[in-house]
Order: sequence, then structure tokens, then C-alpha cells
Amino acid sequence: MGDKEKADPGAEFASDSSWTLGADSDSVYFFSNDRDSSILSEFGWNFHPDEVNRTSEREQFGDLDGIGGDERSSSDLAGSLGLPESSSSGLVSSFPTAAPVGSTSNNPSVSSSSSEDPPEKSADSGGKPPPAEIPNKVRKKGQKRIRQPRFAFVTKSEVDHLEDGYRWRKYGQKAVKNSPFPRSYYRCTNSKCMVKKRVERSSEDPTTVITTYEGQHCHHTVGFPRGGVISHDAAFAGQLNNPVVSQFYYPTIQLPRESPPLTTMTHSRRAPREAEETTRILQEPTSDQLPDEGLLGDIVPPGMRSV
DNA sequence: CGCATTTGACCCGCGC
DNA sequence: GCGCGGGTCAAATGCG
Repeated sequence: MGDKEKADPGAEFASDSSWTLGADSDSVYFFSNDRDSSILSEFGWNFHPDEVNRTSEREQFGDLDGIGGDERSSSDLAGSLGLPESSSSGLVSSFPTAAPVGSTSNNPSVSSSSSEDPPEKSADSGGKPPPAEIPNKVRKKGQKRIRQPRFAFVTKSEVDHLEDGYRWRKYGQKAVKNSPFPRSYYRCTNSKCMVKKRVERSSEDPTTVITTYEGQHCHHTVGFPRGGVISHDAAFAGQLNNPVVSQFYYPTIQLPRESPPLTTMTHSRRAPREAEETTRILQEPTSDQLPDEGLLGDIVPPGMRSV
């Protein structure tokens, strides 16, 4: 696959993504050292910034302005997010710095908008687990849709559905304007988890997959139907091994110099055809190969954190 | 049989 | 107010 890097991933994302990145400026995250952990925890992952080696993606994505001033902090996020599922195809991870979600700016990067903090998990308010936002039918008129922080990742991958350690259920697909590729909507299969993610392929660069996460996991990674349980670390490591370049807008996490193999796993019962074709056999990585032991695996329930 | 995916319809927010 | 586009729902369908 092309290893070429995206010249301007952000721009692409901005144009393709309908998620008004930064549209709601008030909800945009401005990464700062202090906020690193907060942001990460926002997704249910605990990150220890200090342990993460930061690379100089900045150079690479210099045009992506960092969020508010200190982009470095964003690096952790990527790892926490469980990363775009590229594990099957692999990616060279280069986590770009987080971009400000200023829709007005050229910063394409990711958008994270946390307009209103994640609603209390009203987990079971009825039968189905409520989505991140109040269901239309339940939502009262005038009640604004609540959006959770969103983080987008640009990944060079041939497969759309990448593994990230969590199980996802597809609940919708939409055609993307000005793009031949549809956008898929996924929800975490955990009934109590309201995390959602959107996966779409860049129209400009078909080899680029844009994954946007919204919400925070309130549980650990799950086991896979086949392949056993996988940890975030494993998933993360595996992705790093991939030959694809993944650009994570938010985090600027540092990748291990070497990507340890990771056992490929598939969440969905039906493995994507592409995945089967491009999947590489990976092996579970050792802790020292990972960016940081426990860095990715340390997950904390959303409710535990204080933002 | 249970769970995931597909897909058309519906709802909502936003721009004009 | 209207239209467009994004996002979600839910019934139908398929697969293991």
C-alpha cells in the first residue's frame, strides 16, 4: 500500500468530514499538559503523558496547529482511543498532533467537541441502551443533542474496519457527499457503553481511512470471539506494526520503534473481506515493546474521573 | 437462535 | 420557512 503520507490530512478530513470540527468552538478541547489525562480519561482511558515518548510529528504535521497552544498533550489521546482499527492492516503510526478543532481554521485535524460533558450514563433508560445522545424519539423538542468529545484519526489502511480492542456494531451507513465512499456508523456493543465511531474513507485518498470516535468507553477492551482477549496494548502495538501511515489528529503519541506482532482478531462475526485479504498475522507484543505498559491498558471508568 | 449487518425512513440541525 | 445533509432507528435479512 502506499506508504505515502498525507500531505494534508487535516484538510482532507475537514472537507470530508461533516462533523463540524470545531464547529462548536466552545466545546473544543484545548490540549494542555494538564488536560492530557483529562482528555484521555474522557474516553475512559488513562494515560500517563510522562511515560509517553513524544515524537516529532510536529514536523510532519506542522501545519496542523496544535490545539490551543500545547499540542503535545494530544499525543496520549491516540493511544487511549484504542486507535483506529487498523490493526488488521497495520499502520505506521504517526500520530499527528491534535488539531484544534477550529472549523474556521485550516486545521483539519480532529475535532473534539465536548459541548456538554457526557451525559450521565443513563444507561438503561428503557430497553435499549441509549446512544450517546438522547434518542430522537425520547429527546424532547428543543433539547439540544448532546455531543461527546470526538476525536478523529486518519489512517492509511486498506481495510475500513480496523481493530481497536473493542467490539462495535454497525448501526448505519450513509453516503458521503462528494465522496464515492460511504460513511459507516458504529456503536460499542457494550450495552452500557455509549461510545460511537464513524468510519469513512477519504475521497481524495482512498487508502486513507478516517475514524472518528465519540464518547468514552466505560469498560475494558473485550474479548474476541476468536483469538481470545486482547488488550489495548496489544491492539495498539499491532497497529503500529502496520505499513500504513496513520495520522492521528489528536494525539501525538509516540510509537514504539518496532511494532510487535499481534494476533489478529476480528470483532465482528463476519470478518470484513478486506481484512481477510490484508490481515497479517500478528503476535501479542511484549510489554516493553509497547509505548508504555499500562499506558493503554489502564482504563478507568468514565465516572471515576473528574474533569 | 442469537447477533451482526443492511438499508430505507425518519428526525434534527443548519444554512440560505 | 424550506431544503439539504448528517445522524439514528428499526425491520428485514444473513451468517455462524
